[in-house]
Amino acid sequence: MILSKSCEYGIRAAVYIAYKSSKGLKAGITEISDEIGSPVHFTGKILQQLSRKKVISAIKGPNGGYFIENSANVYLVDIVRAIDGNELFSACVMGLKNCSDLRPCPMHEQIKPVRTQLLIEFSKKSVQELVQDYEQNKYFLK
Amino acid sequence: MILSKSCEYGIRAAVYIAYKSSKGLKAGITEISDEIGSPVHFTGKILQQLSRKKVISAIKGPNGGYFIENSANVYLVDIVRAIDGNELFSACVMGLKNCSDLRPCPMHEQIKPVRTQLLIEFSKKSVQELVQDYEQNKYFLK
DNA sequence: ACAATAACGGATAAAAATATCTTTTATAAT
DNA sequence: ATTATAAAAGATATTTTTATCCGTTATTGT
Ligand code: FES
Ligand code: FES
Repeated sequence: MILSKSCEYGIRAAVYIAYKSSKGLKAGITEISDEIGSPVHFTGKILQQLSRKKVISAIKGPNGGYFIENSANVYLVDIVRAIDGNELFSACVMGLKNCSDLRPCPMHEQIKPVRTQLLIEFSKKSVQELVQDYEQNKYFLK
Repeated sequence: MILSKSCEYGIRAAVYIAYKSSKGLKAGITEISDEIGSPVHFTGKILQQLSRKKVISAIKGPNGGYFIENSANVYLVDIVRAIDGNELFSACVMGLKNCSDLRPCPMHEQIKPVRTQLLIEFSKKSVQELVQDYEQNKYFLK
């Protein structure tokens, strides 16, 4: 698997939250996990992480919930890094401790461009752009 | 992580086994895990899987061990599929059950070319070619 | 002030992946 | 035949990931 389950949920949640935010609404944990088809409490934990890292915003209490202020400036790579860290874009595909051009594994040269492309794709589109497509029913979140 | 630990060990082991085979020698579990820096018994389990799936060959008893008959016809994708299955090349990056152009997630179009490239890179070079580079000390296995 | 709401935080549980250990089976050499 | 060797197979243990539960804290509306 390319991304951890936590990260999958995190991205899907973020898109949904930004979707709600684009309508001026906040989204609660229950609603979110319902819409993206994820376990409620586990999703809560993930949203906590994203909130702590300022990828999304949270407000407690009545009328509270999650929202994304600046979805135009939030890219999927930010979510991936907040949850899974940067290993996906840097770690050796064959598990060697120090992946580098100086100490490459047999797949190093082959995998380098893939990782770069992966980073580019996760960095390319902002959450806002994804939401626009989502609003046009181009995408599914569950 | 792109590959599971099992798969990482599996690939590294296969390269080393093929390296030994190119010298007409067989490799034992202890030697292999020593050379690639992996836990002995766990490596044994992985080699069992590869053996059952005919990616590598095994012979029991004295002077037995693992070897690879046709390393020119074994590609890394075969090892990956034998251990991790095909999900890496087919599963939705955001965890949706049915990844397809008809029911895409927000990252579907972006990720498709990456997965294709990943498949190509894992399919491109045979284990034999990798061994040739390994013999020239171009690569490390631990 | 009080009650209701909703995220936060810590503790716990279940499942999956990783790792180890032991016994069995096949093979080879003597 | 007997013994030694090495992988296969099965059982068990540990660790990590995923998931759940519960009390706390912040905020809102009455
Ligand atoms: S050393 Fe393996 S990918 Fe760089
Ligand atoms: S639906 Fe997510 S990658 Fe295809």
